[in-house]
Amino acid sequence: MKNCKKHKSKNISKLKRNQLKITQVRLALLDVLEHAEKPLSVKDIKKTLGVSKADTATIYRNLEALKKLGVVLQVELNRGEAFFELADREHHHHVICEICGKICDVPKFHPKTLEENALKSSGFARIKRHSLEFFGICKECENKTLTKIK
Amino acid sequence: MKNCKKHKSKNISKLKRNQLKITQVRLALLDVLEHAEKPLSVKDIKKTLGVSKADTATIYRNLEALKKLGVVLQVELNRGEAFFELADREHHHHVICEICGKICDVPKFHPKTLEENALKSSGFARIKRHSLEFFGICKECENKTLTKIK
DNA sequence: TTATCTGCAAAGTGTTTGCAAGCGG
DNA sequence: CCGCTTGCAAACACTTTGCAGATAA
Repeated sequence: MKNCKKHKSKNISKLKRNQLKITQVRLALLDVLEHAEKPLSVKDIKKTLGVSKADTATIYRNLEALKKLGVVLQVELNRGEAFFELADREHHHHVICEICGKICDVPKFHPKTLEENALKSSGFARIKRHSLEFFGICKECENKTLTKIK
Repeated sequence: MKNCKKHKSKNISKLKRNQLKITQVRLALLDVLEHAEKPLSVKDIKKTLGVSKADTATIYRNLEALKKLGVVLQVELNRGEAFFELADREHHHHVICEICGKICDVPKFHPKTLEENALKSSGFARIKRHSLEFFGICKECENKTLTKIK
């Protein structure tokens, strides 16, 4: 419910623009992600798809494609499997229960006391730790990329 | 080189205190981690162990044990495998190159401009994104734990 | 000695890939 | 109709587990 129809059609246009076909599976996938309240694992997605079920391999392939288009984000939640959510949402973070795996959004990042903020917005009993990782391109790779003939 | 002998003996005492035996593998493992400049994967560890090589299963079992003691931290770096580092270091974060996987520490967390700080301290060409996840116990699980007979 | 630890092999889980048939544009 | 997509099965990579022999205390 977090994403309105506008986002949906925007994402579909993006597919078209990149010569990706509008298939049943892709529509269903976008639909599932659009109605998700939290990042979904591939298992979650399959469960939600239910009747209109798609093959695991197909789901992975499509998630990969959508990632490349910037439609989907992959979130690492420390539990051995990948989680996915739509990219067209305000940048936010998550709180994960170490026991049951419950996931809550932390809608807005308030830089003062990181964990305190997460605690309040999630309503968790306590926050034990957080992990903050940055991803980018190091100088060596940047240079290699620049000198590469394209 | 980041950890002095004091830390080493402290960690060994912790093993003893928890009735874990001081074995060849455990000493070697601590040694490897103590000399690491960045979080290590199990592959890294095996490579570094070299001659005094230990079985993969043993390494995993020991890392798990050391995690439970709070001697080792597991870091999720978005690359499908787990990375480990000693816990007795100042809390810090990492920057990972999306192309070559190079890992740099971000020694101190400066809350103002997250990525800017990471950029400076790592010397990367650019930071494209970061992920911040919180881990804790949700209220439901906290309650279940409290009511559990111990 | 004895409970813990280790190595080996086998199984588990999540993810990726090759290929022929199916479908969108 | 052509080429991208899909489903299926097999392959992969990382991690976990069972068990018998080895080892620390």
